[in-house]
Amino acid sequence: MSETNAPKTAPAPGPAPGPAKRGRPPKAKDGVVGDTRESILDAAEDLFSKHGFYGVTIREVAREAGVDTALVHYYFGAKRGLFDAVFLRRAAIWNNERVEAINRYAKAEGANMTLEGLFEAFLRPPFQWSLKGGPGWKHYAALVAQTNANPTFGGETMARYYDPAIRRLIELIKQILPHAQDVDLYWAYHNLSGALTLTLGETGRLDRLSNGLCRSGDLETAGDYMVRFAAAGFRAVCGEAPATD
Amino acid sequence: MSETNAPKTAPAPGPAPGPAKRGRPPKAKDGVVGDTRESILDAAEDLFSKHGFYGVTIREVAREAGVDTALVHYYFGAKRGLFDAVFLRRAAIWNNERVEAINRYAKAEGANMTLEGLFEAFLRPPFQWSLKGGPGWKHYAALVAQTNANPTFGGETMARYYDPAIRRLIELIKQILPHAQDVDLYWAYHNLSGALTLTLGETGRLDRLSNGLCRSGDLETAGDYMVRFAAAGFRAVCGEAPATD
DNA sequence: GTCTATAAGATGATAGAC
DNA sequence: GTCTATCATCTTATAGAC
Repeated sequence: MSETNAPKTAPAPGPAPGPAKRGRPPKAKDGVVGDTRESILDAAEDLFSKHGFYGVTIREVAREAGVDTALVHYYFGAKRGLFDAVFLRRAAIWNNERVEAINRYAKAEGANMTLEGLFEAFLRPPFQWSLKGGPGWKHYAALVAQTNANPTFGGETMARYYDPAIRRLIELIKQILPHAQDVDLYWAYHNLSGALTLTLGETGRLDRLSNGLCRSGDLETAGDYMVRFAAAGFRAVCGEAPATD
Repeated sequence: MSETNAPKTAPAPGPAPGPAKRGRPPKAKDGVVGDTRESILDAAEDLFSKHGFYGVTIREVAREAGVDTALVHYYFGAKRGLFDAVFLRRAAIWNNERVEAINRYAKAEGANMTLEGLFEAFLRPPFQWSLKGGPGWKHYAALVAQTNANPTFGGETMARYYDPAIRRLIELIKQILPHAQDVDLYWAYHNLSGALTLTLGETGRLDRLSNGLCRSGDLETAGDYMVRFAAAGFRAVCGEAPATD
């Protein structure tokens, strides 16, 4: 699929049309159309994804957004409120789309579902958003990746918004692998989750390790490999009786 | 292996005997024997692994180490110097052990090497250190995990110290999968690396997702699953001609 | 909604006594 | 090696004018 533009299972995601906003859109810095509020979120999203919560100051956010620091507090209260707002802004659409994609796939294929097809449906939306949703989505993907890897931060938030989609995925995997045990499925998913997280971060380490042979930003290819790798991994781990316990 | 105490391929790692220190060991806070320098590193390692570089202040490090803030600067200069010192302290032993483990395995098995055996040798040392090397090693494992997931931090350092071991691993995989192409191997490793990183972080997300069925801290089990998952994944991805390019 | 001004405190780092 | 004292700066956050 690396060379094709249209995803097979997920509808081509692009920049969201956005929910109909009420009232007049206030002017932004460069004459760019957009809420002040949104431009603050954009700036914060960018910076948080690169330096983490503590590595970003309100002043930096305000400067990058082209607004006054007081405005950041006006809209979001304390710094943590800003972070949460950034995190939540795209969480619903991100996960709704994944759930819809796998449900659509399950409905279309029924008993003919394959792990490859299911993972394709589940993984492609975030990759497509990161690739074609504009810089904000790429920053957001990196932020999710970093938050997922962090022990203290966003634990509850991640679970609240992201776990339901994962639970639905595991339900559908059970239909494909009826004899799989829950422990095996969760541990297998854990392996997939790590791969997904590292990929969305686009840290560039793979580029260096492979001497440029692979590019972290090539999410199409990353997705192709991940689908096949994970499908085989799930089969190996959930196939027969577990080795432990 | 979850129930056995002795690792199969790696020598049982425990708290390092430590290189012979010259001079008298200065007293520490609670009468505990240990360098002031080391106790600063221990405190910093703990805090950095939980809150990241910017989330930790020199004052907090000094307080947890039971020393004065000025001493932190005396030993490590700027804050970044402290972070690097923490990171480097265990990097060599960590990677040397992995390389020795896979080399030993290759020498013992020769043409009979399996992916499972090789990954077992490669993955078990860090898991064993994290489990039985004392709290410092657990903190360090989490720090490595977090650093690996971070785009801006420790990129060069990670590559400098950790890539050689990975390159050696890939060399040996090539002996098992002679027809595998480099691109495939690197992307496959990327999937394994993500799983490893997420596991070492012990974020607790899996616990919540699985309603307590799986525990993040159960690195024995995590390793068992990872070995099988990754071996199958590599075979699937490196088996025949790649689907892309 | 947006700005100025500023409070109130924390931060990294250093100089210098002992 | 270890401590006290301190600097210069940056931090989040708010009050209040417009």
